[in-house]
Amino acid sequence: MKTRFNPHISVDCVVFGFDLNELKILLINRDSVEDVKPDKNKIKLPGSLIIRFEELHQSAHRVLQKYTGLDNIYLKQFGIFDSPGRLSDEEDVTWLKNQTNVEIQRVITVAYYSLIRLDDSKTTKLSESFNAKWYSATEVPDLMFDHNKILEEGIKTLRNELISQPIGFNLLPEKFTLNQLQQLYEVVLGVKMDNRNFRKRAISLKYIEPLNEWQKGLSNKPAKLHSFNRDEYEKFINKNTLFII
Amino acid sequence: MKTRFNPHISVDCVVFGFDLNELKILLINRDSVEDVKPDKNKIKLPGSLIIRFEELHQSAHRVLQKYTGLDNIYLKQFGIFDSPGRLSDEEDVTWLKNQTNVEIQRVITVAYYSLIRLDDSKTTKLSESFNAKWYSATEVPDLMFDHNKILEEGIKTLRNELISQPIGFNLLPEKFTLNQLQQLYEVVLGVKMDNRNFRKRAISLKYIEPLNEWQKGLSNKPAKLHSFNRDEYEKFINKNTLFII
DNA sequence: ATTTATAAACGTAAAAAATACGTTTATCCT
DNA sequence: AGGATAAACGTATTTTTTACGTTTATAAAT
Repeated sequence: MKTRFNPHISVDCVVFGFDLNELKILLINRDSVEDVKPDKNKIKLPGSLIIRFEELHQSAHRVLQKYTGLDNIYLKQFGIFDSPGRLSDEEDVTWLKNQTNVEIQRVITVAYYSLIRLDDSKTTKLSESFNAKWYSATEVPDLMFDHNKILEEGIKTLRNELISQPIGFNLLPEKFTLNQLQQLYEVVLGVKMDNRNFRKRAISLKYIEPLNEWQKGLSNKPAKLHSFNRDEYEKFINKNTLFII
Repeated sequence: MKTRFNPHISVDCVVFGFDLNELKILLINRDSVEDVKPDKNKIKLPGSLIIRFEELHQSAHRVLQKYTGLDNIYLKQFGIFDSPGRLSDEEDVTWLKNQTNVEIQRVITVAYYSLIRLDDSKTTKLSESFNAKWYSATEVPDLMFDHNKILEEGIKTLRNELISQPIGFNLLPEKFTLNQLQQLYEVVLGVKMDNRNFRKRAISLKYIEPLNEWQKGLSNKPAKLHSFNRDEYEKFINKNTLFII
């Protein structure tokens, strides 16, 4: 049984979306299979076995393209899940075999997280034929395989990297307000921050660039828009090595 | 040709040693093979194909045990090297086949770095039958496969984690002096630091615990010994979330 | 017993960054 | 004109970081 898949290695993606209010996670409803008992979890992370000779990051991009229709989105490898018993559920393995037409023994999965700014257009573009849906990050159901564990690690990684790397901008519109930026930090980290001090810090950072543009069409004072300047960030990070012994 | 090895996945270890003066790296001289041309690199990172149903971290520990005789040393996964062409050198692949008795197609390797405090006893315990030797981190020869790249990534990772996590203590004796600690940072990061300010910062950290013991047998003023207190570190890190937008 | 070599230990003033905290301002809608 | 809504702003205090030279403890040599 020889297919285009490499039956030993897969990728799974923890896809984060942010709609300026809430952190969301993309999950796939498993295509219904005859022998699925009604009480079984049928929901999983987007993922795939890798294709022979495909690089892992290509596999991950392929998966994202398949479910979201999106190219060029932020993707970062964050872990490997390799427990020999991770595909213990026989029925799930059967499902996987049927899906891929490959004899499954041990599968090691490489986990990626990805970041998507959700505006209305993207929220609706999800591939419905694959039952891809956004879930609130705070209300995640039981998932197949070890996907709850992968998701949990993904969230930990997101939080760690959000406070040490300029990745948050991938979850915001290109032009964002300082309060939107603060909201992102508060939602993802689950904390409250002092608005005046947050603004002060943000304004002091050259790589958060104020534009001569303001929000429009609101029924209240419109906020100034800002954008992330990567060149300035590079300068900044080369001068500042933060440091804990 | 069925062996105990899983021929699709390997581990490679970047093993760092610190002797209070210099950062060292453990490399293996490839066992001489008949058909190796004299100008060929025969040096590589310690590594191995994984054994069927072995967890990856077990594989890495097995490799370290094999070459250093050491158990219980700090090991951390830091990357995956998956380029389909990474085993391009035919001769090297032949060598690998001979070593493992496994037909080699595409091999993905999972990279670990590990930290070893070098005192005289450990420096001499290296498994000589496998030609394991310590090299200065600043004078690394050309290595097989993509091992120079893996090593380079390993050093980057070490530097990043040294300034954000309490891993340096794995490279120092259990009881160390503040100047030894400073030396570690200076050597690994390649920078000079102000001694008075370094001491002040170190002394202010509760998790760097001063002992009532001093160095002995020196011909100069003996330094106070300190040890790392993990419990205090956990308290510290739970209170202090350092933060860059 | 004194000197010498070596590395450890120490303190302070100035600058920069972080924190705590309430009021005013711009826009749209009625 | 008034009301609702969210944006924008400043200052005093505390904490942290930085820059910078001298004294002290030990063993070895004389």
